Amino acid sequence: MSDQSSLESLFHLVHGLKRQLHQQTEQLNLGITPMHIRVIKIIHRKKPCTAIDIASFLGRDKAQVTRLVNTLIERGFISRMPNPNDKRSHYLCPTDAGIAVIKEIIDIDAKTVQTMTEGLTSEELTEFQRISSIMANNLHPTSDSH
Amino acid sequence: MSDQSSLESLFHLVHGLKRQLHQQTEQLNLGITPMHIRVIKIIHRKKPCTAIDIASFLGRDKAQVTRLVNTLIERGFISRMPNPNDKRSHYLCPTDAGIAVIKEIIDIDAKTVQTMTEGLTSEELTEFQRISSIMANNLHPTSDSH
DNA sequence: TAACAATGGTTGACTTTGTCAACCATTTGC
DNA sequence: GCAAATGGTTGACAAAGTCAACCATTGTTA
Repeated sequence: MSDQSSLESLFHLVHGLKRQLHQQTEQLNLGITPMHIRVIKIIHRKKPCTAIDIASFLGRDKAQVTRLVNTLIERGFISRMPNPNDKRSHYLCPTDAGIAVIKEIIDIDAKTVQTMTEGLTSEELTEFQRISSIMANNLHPTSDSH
Repeated sequence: MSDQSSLESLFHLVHGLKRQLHQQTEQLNLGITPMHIRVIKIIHRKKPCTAIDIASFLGRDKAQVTRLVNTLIERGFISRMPNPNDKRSHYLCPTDAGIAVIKEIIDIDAKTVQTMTEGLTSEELTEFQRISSIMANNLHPTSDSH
């Protein structure tokens, strides 16, 4: 009685995953949404990081990114630094509070992956990663063509 | 320069997939959104189908389902039939117009899967499906526990 | 069988996510 | 030096999702 369509089953997986992460991160009582969390993680991983970097990584409108970044600044999790190469742009960096949050998020992520991948071998996992990155690339070629 | 986190790469895949489907279905000019399309597909596959069936399949609020169903009825793609077993409930059925739409959607889905899975063997695909259904189940156990 | 809990569904109010268009400031390319 | 492109902001809005209150019917059980 479960799935049927291969597309739907992928949607289900990701929906469940987002649910799980949301439930966990909500308990940190940070007053931010799942998208904010994704943005902090991106800022943490990519240094230096500008708003455009975030927008292009997420594949989303820069308007949305502006607003997500603004509330993260209001909440004191990140701050803006002048971008020495471009006066229109800023570098976004986690504050100390932000770094503390990131640690907790990484922990939650790890535990969620643990739960999700229970019973799977590391060979299966790398195979899964490999196939899904091929799929992602088929859908949204990442400039490695001509 | 692409991913980093295994979670993010899954999000990317599904985001790209949704994008692709949305782009294609938009060109049918049906005046409905991606979620409406998913609902029609569910109604098509599960007969008989009630609002609750849809809500539980999608894992979403019944309020949302009520509204999605309403606009599908307004647009003339589905209709309500009395549920002989329960006077509170209705069976939802595609109309002739709905059936025509479903055919086009199935076509788009197939082409999208084709694109997405290009260069992958059918063994890889079944393996991918197998692993992702294990993961989905780990996150959201489907009543097969105790 | 009357009372009560549970279920299917609807509505209102609201948050979150996402897009589009217009706009400003700066940078880049000719 | 000028036009086009780029980084970013703002306003307005559509789409997606949730919560709580509610109604009608169904199921349970004292």
